[in-house]
Amino acid sequence: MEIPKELRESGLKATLPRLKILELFQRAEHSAPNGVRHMSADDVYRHLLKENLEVGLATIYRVLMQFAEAKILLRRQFDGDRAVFEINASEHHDHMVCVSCGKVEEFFDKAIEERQMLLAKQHGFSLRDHSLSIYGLCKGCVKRDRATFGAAIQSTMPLQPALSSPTRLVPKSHK
Amino acid sequence: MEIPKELRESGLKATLPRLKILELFQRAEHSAPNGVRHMSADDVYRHLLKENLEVGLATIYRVLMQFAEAKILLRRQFDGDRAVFEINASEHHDHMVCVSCGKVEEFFDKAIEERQMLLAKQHGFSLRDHSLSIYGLCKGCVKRDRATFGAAIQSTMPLQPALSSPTRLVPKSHK
DNA sequence: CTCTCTGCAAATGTTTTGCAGACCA
DNA sequence: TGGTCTGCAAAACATTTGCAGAGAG
Repeated sequence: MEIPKELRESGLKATLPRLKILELFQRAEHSAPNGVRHMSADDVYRHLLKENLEVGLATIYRVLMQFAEAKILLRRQFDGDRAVFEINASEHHDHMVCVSCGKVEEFFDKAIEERQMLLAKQHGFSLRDHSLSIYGLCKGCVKRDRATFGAAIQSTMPLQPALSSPTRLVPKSHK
Repeated sequence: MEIPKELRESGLKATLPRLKILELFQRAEHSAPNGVRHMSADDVYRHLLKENLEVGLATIYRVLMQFAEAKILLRRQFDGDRAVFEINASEHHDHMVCVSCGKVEEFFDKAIEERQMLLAKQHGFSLRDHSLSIYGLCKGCVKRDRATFGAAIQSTMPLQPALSSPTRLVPKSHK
């Protein structure tokens, strides 16, 4: 018993890159409190680098794709951001993404799930998947924003923010 | 009264590209039964070409971005697909996307909306936006698939589809 | 020993940007 | 006329692919 069953069952050969990438996501699942469960190809690349393992980005993309096909990982894409992956271990859930710090929280709501199935049926859709993401400021960022800009908002800021400062729904990147 | 109020109110100058792009989306809103409300930058480019107006793609991207900032258009991004825009005229709604033909249907569900607000509050999130997309086969594609592959599925296809044929959640592109 | 992987570099597709000239108010 | 736009070409990204050599079983 050396080779993880995820790999054995997928028919993929147990190579160093694949073992390390799988391990990385599994470690994230257990140790991380939150947010680190979700990693982009580049995140994976840099994590492995930190552990002195240089794997080509192309390989990482290929492995992530294969893992997603084998249902070992789940691929997510928050709004305009690049794809992130998370290990397919916990129950199905949706996401709440902080537009300021990029933190990702997970949630599950039975009522919403049921409504979705009902709605799909009503529209004659054969439901395959769905993705629900809620964007906003997380607890910490709300607090920080109020502390920093609280007074300013009341006094100097226009009600309708200027058109000139483009506001992304999701920050460009959280490296 | 020549210049559309959307442009006047946004502070953007009334230039030919902007007028035509706005008109294009407004026309799509009224005439189209469904699906054509949503257009990518490239869709817009080709539509204008068909009307003998060649606008640089860069300009189209810029205009779409400005319109989205001005809330004239809404920017959507279905899974791994490129961004599409729709006019911000109707009520808030979510989307049901056919993974086979790319058709987009809209829906609104009060119960889901309310659950989302509640969930955001419970997590301490200051809700800014959300996006819910349901992916599946639309009525027409379900029918077509059954007609074409119905028998084959029962007899020759493995229960667990082969790993070698990558299945995209959303078709790469619907040009 | 064979078929599967990997790394590299180059290609891809979408979106963004710098800049010089054209255009609206 | 002045600041705002546009078009072009080039850059920027994230992602994918072709190919030759390395590695797993």
